Amino acid sequence: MADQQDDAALAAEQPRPDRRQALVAAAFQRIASEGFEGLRTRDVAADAGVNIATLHYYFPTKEALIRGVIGHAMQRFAATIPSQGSGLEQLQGHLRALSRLIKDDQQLWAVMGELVLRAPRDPDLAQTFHQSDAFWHRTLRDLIVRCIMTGAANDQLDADDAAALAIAAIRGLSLPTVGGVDVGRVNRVFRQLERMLGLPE
Amino acid sequence: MADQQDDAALAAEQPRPDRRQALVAAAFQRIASEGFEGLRTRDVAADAGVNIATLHYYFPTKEALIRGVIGHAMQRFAATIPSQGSGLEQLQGHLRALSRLIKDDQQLWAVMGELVLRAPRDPDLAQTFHQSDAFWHRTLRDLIVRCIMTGAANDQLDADDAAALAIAAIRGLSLPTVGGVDVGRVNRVFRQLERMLGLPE
Amino acid sequence: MADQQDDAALAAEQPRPDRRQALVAAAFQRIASEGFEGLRTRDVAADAGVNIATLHYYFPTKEALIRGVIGHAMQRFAATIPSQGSGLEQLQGHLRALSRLIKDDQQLWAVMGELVLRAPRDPDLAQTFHQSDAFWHRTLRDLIVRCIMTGAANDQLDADDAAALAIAAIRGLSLPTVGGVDVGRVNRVFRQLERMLGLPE
Amino acid sequence: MADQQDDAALAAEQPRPDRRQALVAAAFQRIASEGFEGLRTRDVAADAGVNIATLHYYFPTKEALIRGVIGHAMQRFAATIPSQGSGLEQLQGHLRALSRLIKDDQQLWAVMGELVLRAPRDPDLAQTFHQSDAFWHRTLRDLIVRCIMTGAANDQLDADDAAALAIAAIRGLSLPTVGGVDVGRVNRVFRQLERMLGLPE
DNA sequence: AATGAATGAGGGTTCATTCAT
DNA sequence: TATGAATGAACCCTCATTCAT
Repeated sequence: MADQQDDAALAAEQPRPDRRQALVAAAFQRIASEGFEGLRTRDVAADAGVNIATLHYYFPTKEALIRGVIGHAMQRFAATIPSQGSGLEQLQGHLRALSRLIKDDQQLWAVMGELVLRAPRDPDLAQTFHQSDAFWHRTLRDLIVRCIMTGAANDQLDADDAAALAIAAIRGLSLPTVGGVDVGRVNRVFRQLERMLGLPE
Repeated sequence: MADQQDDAALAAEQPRPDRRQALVAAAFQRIASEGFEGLRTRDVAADAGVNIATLHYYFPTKEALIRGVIGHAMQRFAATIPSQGSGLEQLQGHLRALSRLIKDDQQLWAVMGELVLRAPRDPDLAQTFHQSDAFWHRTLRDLIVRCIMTGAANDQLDADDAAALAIAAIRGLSLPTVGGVDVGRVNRVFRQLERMLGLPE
Repeated sequence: MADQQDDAALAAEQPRPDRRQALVAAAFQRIASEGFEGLRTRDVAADAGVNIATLHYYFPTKEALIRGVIGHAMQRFAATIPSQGSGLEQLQGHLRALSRLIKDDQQLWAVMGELVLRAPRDPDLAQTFHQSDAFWHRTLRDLIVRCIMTGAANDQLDADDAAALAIAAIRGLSLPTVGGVDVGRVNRVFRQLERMLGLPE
Repeated sequence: MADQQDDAALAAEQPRPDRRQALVAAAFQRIASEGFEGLRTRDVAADAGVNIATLHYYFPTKEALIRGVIGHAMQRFAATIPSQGSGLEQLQGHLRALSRLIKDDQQLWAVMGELVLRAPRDPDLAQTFHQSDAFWHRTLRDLIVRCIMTGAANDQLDADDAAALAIAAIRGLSLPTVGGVDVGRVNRVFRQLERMLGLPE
């Protein structure tokens, strides 16, 4: 019932089927493929290979399960922001990590899209997004400023405006698309973004 | 509930109160505020002031009603693409129309967001978006090319890449946000977009 | 949806199967035989010959259905208090009506018992019982006083005490018993009650 | 949840904390406050401070637990019937013990009420009540007869009828009421009962 | 053209009970 | 002796849809 991260860490390789995590993963995939509109606790339980009552043993309500999914998604996203290296390295690292994530992990973006749409109706989630967005904007802007100061970026830029455009573009790219990501389009956008920032190739 | 004879008598000459349109409008607003997740045919019927059975008289299924909403939304969106004037005028006109639309008509964007997320699970809708996107991309690219050729835009640009970035950014901006649109952010993004394109202020 | 008494009155002999009433009747019988503990909306719907969703069409919640049953039971009980005739006639009439009701309509008493037990957990019901009890006590006491004044009852009685005892005894008799009412016991109690009051046989 | 080794060590010599009794006591109180309708084994286990599985170790089924409660309640009730002294002393003693019990131990009466209502659906319980009632009636009748014979009671009485009325009245009084027992009412009823029997004050 | 009444197929949640430890 | 985990069977309620009128 308490923090199972520790247990998992101690026990190394899947000591027992961690139901909690399995349920969150199943819900995550269901949301990615069917949306919140199509999220059924019975399906999640079935996907995780447990009885529906077991789901409620770990998550008292559907809402609680959704909270679990939100935490999971946010955590994955936060991992794309690097924290070491020069400004240029960090900026390029961040953009490339995002580019790869968009191409590799469509499920994550599908879920993030669903979360964004849900936010206006979910105060907690709205708060989470608000903070996460503000932090992302500040981080990006500061990286751009550092690049400008070291001559690694176009010194005509307004760092705030550029950060806003980059974030909007990445948000737009991350929206789920039919038949898989259009890799060409993703590359185009990131290429144009780097060019706009004046980063070295 | 009462006196419908009278109403009918009075309205005899009128072109008939278009229930269809009223129902689509009601569904549109419901989707904007509650999302597809919270769309209930009964609510739509109630908002339109008709019995639930009447809704099914005009739209045999919930899906049919949703088709109606999709058509309505797409039509409103298409109206932002201008078709007359010089390349620069059209490009600036388009961008400004979008900027205004995002700030003025949040409902439309909320619905568009819901539609985008729905597309992967709705082949028809996916097709619609695919065509609309391709058309939008071509239009934007051609306008940029014309601006470059008339010296009104930065001649270093790859028109395809720039169009892709612009579209992605607008898509990203259009996602619904909590507590209303952040006007400053929208302005920042469009300003940076115009600057990137090298358009005169 | 509005008052159906009028409709029924106008249409005389069961013009159409009054679902509302049928559902209340079915719930009443279920409570009588299974208690609140065993009251299942599905059973009630089945007994009334309708789908479970139809039950919820008439009574939005189980609680609403229970309110309907309470109203029904209270109404039946109130009918035992006569309102015309001399004090002695009314008092004897009341006691005999109760005696007959206890012997004839065990279901009513089973339901009343369930309601009494439910009252401490249902403020509305508690209020209803409180008023009904106070009214019953006053009515009975006044009847006894009138009988004493006309020489029809034992003039040594404290009317309040006698009314309290009568009510308690009737309450006790009304508790459901196994294998049908013990008619001998009921007769004994009413006989002793009349004797105590000093009423002529 | 922790340190049960220690507790066990400390309690080694003790006659063992009787879980059985604790569980019955907890169930008794739950039934008194929530009724059978609201009786949940999990709540009982929680109140007794044990795991739900532990409850089932002592009582294989909910029914078994309920049997335990029935035994407990019946035992408490039987204790009000005195067995020594003159007829008058015993009769008065019994009535006064009941009067006090009703006023002091509302929980017992709440549970008895629930049991009475349950009896028609529980053959065992019905049998128990049947025997208990018959015994009570005989005891009371015999006491009344002895009082009449010693001149301590009204010699016009039919002892059987009087006993039946007394039992019915006490049953009626014992039904749970809202906002606590109405002491005035209880006193009134017992006073009138003694007066009817012609007992000396 | 419009509606009140009715329904089948679930949807989330609860609960007594079981079982490996 | 005691428990955390797991479950099957229900339970109340919802919702898109249908049909007689």
